[in-house]
Amino acid sequence: MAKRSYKQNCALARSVDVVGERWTLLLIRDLLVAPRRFRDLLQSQKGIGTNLLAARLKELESAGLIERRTEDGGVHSYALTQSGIALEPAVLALVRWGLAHGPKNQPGDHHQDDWDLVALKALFQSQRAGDLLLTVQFETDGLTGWMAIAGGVVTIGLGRVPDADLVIDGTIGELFVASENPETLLTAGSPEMLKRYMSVFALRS
Amino acid sequence: MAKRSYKQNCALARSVDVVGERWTLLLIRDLLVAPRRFRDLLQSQKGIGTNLLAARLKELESAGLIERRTEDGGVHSYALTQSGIALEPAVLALVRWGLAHGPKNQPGDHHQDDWDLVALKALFQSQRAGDLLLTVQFETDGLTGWMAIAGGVVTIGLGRVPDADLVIDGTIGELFVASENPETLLTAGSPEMLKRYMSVFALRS
DNA sequence: CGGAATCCTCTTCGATACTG
DNA sequence: CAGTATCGAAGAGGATTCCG
Repeated sequence: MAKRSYKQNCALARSVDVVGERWTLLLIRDLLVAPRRFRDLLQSQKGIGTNLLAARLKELESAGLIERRTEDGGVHSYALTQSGIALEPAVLALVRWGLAHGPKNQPGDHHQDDWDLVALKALFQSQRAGDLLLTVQFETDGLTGWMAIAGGVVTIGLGRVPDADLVIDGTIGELFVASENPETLLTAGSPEMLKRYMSVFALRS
Repeated sequence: MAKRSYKQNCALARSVDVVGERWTLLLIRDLLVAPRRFRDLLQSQKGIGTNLLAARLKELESAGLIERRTEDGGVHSYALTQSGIALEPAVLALVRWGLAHGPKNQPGDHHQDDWDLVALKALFQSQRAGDLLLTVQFETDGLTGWMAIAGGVVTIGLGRVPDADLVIDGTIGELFVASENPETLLTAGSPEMLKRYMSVFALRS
């Protein structure tokens, strides 16, 4: 069965032919943070069903956006290829649109802290960072992840970095939205550095 | 019936809840060039079916991305709101991805020249334009449209502009891709100005 | 245990016919 | 011209089962 296509000779239509199906961009978002295993994705995308997840992963693999790796012990993990990573600007643009113009969050919605890592990256302003050079570690039940800023570029990931300049005992939401005194969340690093760090993002008013 | 949602508390998911359904982004693309009538969209999006087009337009209207205007004579037209226009960066990012990483164009695909206007805008490089100030008119069977560059910003539209600096008797594809001697397509304007114009875009190699 | 295949129900899509 | 109504086909969603 040939894949469904809009059959329009247009770059947008060809993009949407690949990433426009249900769940696809959300899978890309998860993989932009780190490689994932089948069960990670299944848990993140509540409601997808194993058959549909398997189908999407196969489509993305044959389209060359992800590759399936076999790790020690025979478990598989899925990681973005260069072509998949190249979707990041489009994903971040959609994140920014969602923050500024999208619908409001509904109370019962599922939430995963690592999604905020992507949202924060979308709000990063290179010109505000200047030559800022620092790494930040986030630590809570829902998230063990980091963000590094260097050369006007931001990088994110899961896990721990060795010598973080800031260690934050809280989520990104707690830090940027809910906290009046963000320095109280600091486990390591100075409040001044935290202030400088927070100044490089364009948070909505 | 409530609209289907991923129910994820994530800006990307909320964006995709609004614009992730089939045909939606392609409609936005068409409306980024100019307001359109029902029949225009129906013709552009081959295969959509009138019921689905009507449903999508209603969804987009109630999400606040487009508005339905009643023009003189009682005909309706659909135009993007500010919230809809704000999707342009995301659309252009997807266009760039499609050009660089998307699947190849298939021979039988439908093509519409005004789509190229959007693609060209996606390839515009503000820093290459500098203080360039000019308007370009495209004229062929399939397209009567224009592009203006001013202050490092590019604007596009359908129809005619009064005093174009360049008038090109051909499509964007003919000009940028298929022509060895692009100046032969000039109806008005100097070959030097055409060369300068073409230099502000990042065409793929 | 990780993931693929099966089955069944429900929703959405796509094409055509029809109506104000 | 701008939609609505209808209906068969395709896709999505959920549970369960199979397989290495």
